[in-house]
Amino acid sequence: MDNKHYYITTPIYYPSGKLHIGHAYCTVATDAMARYKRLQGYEVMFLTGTDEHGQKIEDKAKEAGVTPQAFVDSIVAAPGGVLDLWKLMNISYDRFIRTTDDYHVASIQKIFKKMHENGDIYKGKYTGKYCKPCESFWTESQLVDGKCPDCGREVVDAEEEAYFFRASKYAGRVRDLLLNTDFLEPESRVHEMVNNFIDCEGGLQDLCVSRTNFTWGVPVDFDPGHVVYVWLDALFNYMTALGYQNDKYNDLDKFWPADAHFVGKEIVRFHAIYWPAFLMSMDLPLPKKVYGHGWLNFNGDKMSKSKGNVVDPYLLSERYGVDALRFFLLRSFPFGSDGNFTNELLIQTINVDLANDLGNLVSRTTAMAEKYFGGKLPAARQENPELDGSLTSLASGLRGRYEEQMEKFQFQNALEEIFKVIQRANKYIDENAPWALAKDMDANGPRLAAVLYNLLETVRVCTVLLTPFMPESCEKIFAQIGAGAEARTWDSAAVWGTLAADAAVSKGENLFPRIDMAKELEELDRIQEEAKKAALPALEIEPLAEEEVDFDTFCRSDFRAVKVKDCQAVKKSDKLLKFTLDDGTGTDRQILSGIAKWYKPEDLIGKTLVAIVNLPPRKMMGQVSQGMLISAVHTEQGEECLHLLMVDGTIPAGAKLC
RNA sequence: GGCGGCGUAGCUCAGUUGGCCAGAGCAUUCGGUUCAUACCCGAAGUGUCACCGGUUCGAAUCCAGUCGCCGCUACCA
Repeated sequence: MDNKHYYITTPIYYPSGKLHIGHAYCTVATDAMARYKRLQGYEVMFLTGTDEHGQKIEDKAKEAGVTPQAFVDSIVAAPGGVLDLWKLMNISYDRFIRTTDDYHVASIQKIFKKMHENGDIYKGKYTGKYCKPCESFWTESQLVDGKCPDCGREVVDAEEEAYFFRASKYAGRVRDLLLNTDFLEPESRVHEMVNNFIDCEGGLQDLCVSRTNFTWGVPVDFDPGHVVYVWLDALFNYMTALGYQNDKYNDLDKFWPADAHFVGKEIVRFHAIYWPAFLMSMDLPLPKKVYGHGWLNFNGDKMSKSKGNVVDPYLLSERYGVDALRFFLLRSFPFGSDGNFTNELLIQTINVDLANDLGNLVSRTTAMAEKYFGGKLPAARQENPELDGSLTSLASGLRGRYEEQMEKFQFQNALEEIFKVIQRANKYIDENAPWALAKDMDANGPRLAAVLYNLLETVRVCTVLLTPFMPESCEKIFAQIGAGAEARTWDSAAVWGTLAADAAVSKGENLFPRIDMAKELEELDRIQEEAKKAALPALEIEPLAEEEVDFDTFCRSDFRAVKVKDCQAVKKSDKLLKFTLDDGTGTDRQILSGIAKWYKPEDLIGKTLVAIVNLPPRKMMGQVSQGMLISAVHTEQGEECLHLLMVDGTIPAGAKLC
């Protein structure tokens, strides 16, 4: 077994702001997996890090009035930053990569050059929308109402030189990888990827891998002005961190290809399509698995900063303990699908599983060992296969059932198996009523000793397997039941009777205090309400346009008062409303407008609005729109607000505005 | 609009390739116990397994359609 190596990674997180519970979720899962593999005897490389380049960081830094490097340093390395969070959460990463690390930057430059030399990176034109005053390129989807998202001014079609990666060349091989192997899991993601990006119209598009409109990135050393764009820089971290194209490390042979990349579902596309394509281009082995985990929602809603419902892992760790939080995250949600985080579920899980079942089991078992035998069981033990068999066989087979689930990354099922055994142990106490046996120690002493030993063994086996999830608490349990090093190993978890017969048992403090649900929920609501208020930005309006428009141009725009004859939501569109309007000509005019978020169709019928009517007709969702309705827009507390311009109903349809 | 998924007890969800009277946890009610963190153990349930057809000896499980929800993607002059 010379290849007992295991390489697992989290994504490198984007430090444009504080990390939240979603990041912690993925990282805790990766940590549990890494610890599990170490327990099994693997030499593990657990990599995490931060993806520190890009325009957003550059912008944020400018806003804060610091250099981009100082900005990311403040989020990653400063007190309360990413490194602190992982320390607090007991994340056992072996290596932490920052894409601004010198060795990584140099490696990326070499990789870029090689791909350029082998013809997979070529110079082309990047077409997009350009805002002259801002000197910024935007994609269609970045525009706000068709205008520059920064300054709100008009943008023009433009193109700039950019380097492209010839992803199209590898479309077939990537398609095969996705459809015919279990490279990407869960499987539900496979069709999304293939249908949307490979088998789509035009096939897999080449990927833009350089930009010239910002500078905070890895410079393309043979073409000044270009910086490497995001994904090529970010994805190769998984290899540069092992020493690929650099001398900083030398672990490539040992750990590449990676055993598993854990990623959030939002970046599955890049890990499942472009990452393999990059590696194919460089003729490198592919990672064995990309696993796209789900997202945590909060009370059924997506977490977002503007909603102010982002859950803070610092706060929860502090209140309930790191292990309780780690346990909760992996116990409550299936790893492959979205989960709904609620404070109630958190507290309930802690109370039921940790306090009532596990904590109480440890507590009552150690208490009885102390009370009846002074903390040391006698050598004479009287087993009773009929009474003990059910518990001991269940506990003995636990490791196998656990391993099966862990190998599939089904953490919640692995934990479920453990808790079935814990519940069986609690029942075993009732069945054997040690307190009744204790009434006649002369007659029942050996039987009582056997009952308590079986309980301690059950606790020990469970604790070994819980170690990857709750390292600190398990340490405490081991100490309480007197488990030595030999009784804490992976092998020992499958061998009944490993705990020394004369182990020194001592009841310690409560491991997981019970939480008063009603009181705590109230307190959390109060705290989260405060955080929400603090996060609300003030009222914002778009800056005024600086560019002048000449009078003639303005006059060519034909604004008219129009009356709403009918208004309906467009089927299957969450944004569009379809208006049938009287514009005074006697012929109905149909206009589609993306304002469903703000208005109910029935409330608008009969209103007099303002529209520009001489725009070229445009099709949306299969329907023709002949013009645009005029609205007033602004942003309030981070939320976009829109008001249709409504005018006096006595104004006749078709009246011209000038 | 394209592609994919889901709709099972009050709540959160399991239900592999169709087959014993459809399950778990929480919550509820009742009973037991006292070693233990007012904890543990046992019992009782409630369900047209979204709706409507079809295939089958037999379907929550397969097929067609309807409704609702969600994801990815596009659109939002």
